[in-house]
Amino acid sequence: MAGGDTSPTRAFDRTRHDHASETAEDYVEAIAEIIGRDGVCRGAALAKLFGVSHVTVTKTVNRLKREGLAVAEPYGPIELTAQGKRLATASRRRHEIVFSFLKSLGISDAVALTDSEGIEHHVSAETLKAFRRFVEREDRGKND
Amino acid sequence: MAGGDTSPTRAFDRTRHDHASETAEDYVEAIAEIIGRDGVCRGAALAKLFGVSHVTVTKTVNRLKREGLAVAEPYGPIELTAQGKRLATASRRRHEIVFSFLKSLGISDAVALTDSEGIEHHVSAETLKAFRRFVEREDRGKND
DNA sequence: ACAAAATCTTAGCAAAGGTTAAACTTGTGT
DNA sequence: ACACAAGTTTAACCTTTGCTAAGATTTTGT
Ligand SMILES: [Mn+2]
Ligand SMILES: [Mn+2]
Ligand SMILES: [Mn+2]
Ligand SMILES: [Mn+2]
Repeated sequence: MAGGDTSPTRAFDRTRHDHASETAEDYVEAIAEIIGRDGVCRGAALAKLFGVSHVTVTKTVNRLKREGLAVAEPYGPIELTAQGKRLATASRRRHEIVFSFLKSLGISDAVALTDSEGIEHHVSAETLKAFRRFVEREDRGKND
Repeated sequence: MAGGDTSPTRAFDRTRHDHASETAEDYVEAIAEIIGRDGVCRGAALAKLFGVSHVTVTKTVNRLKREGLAVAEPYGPIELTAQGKRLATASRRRHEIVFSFLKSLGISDAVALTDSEGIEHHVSAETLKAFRRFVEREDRGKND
């Protein structure tokens, strides 16, 4: 086996795994958000949001289609499959918890926005639960 | 410009930037650690630690050399430049703070090890400071 | 000394995620 | 109708990070 259960090797493996899912998570989250806001999601809106070229978006969306997360007809708007919607919802929830957690710690809005965008993908279920409970406790404490 | 100061676009940009530095940070941290433990650092030790092939290590170390972080003669052990040592020290400190922070939150050793390996690269100076202060306060609280 | 083991390099391949340039489709306005 | 603008696709290329297979070097053991 490649290292024991709690070995550093396993940690690097998990981080690589997280990065492999990261783009898909950010894209489905963004697609759901744009559809909610604008009614439809065009590739150009994703390119603007992520700050990449529209060609990069086309290729990444093709990968999402291949993986069964998105559907789109040629030159048509991008939609999510049931699986894509589930991933989008889970990703958005996790992202919101990480953001709220950083805010509860006293981090500024701008930095919490930035840091949570990267951190969200590396937070395990155990850590997410701890974050959520911390936010809840802080919120309760602020009730006068 | 590509989005205002606190726009989501800027957050995605920062995350991509973090990922570009990530491998270098993990490698110099590992090289310093292995030298401290074994006296010298061979590529094979890095391959074992990261759980990748020795060929991947050779190529990544070549990039570190190109970037002025590491030096090594052909078939020789890997060493760090002054710049590499500085990056290693800064990375280790940041990593330790993130790990301790997760531990202070009540996360188990195994999960704190895993999650901190990915999270460390996305923690800004402001967030790192908040993490450090949280750990210090918790430590003080535990003194009976 | 020298065979075996360990380590390292090189060559060649793939996937992900970036780019620009050029062509194609679609919708809008007059 | 039809030109123009917006949006999309395709082609061709790059870097990083991974792999296997094959060969080169260095260290170790007898
Ligand atoms: Mn993200
Ligand atoms: Mn990451
Ligand atoms: Mn590290
Ligand atoms: Mn790391």
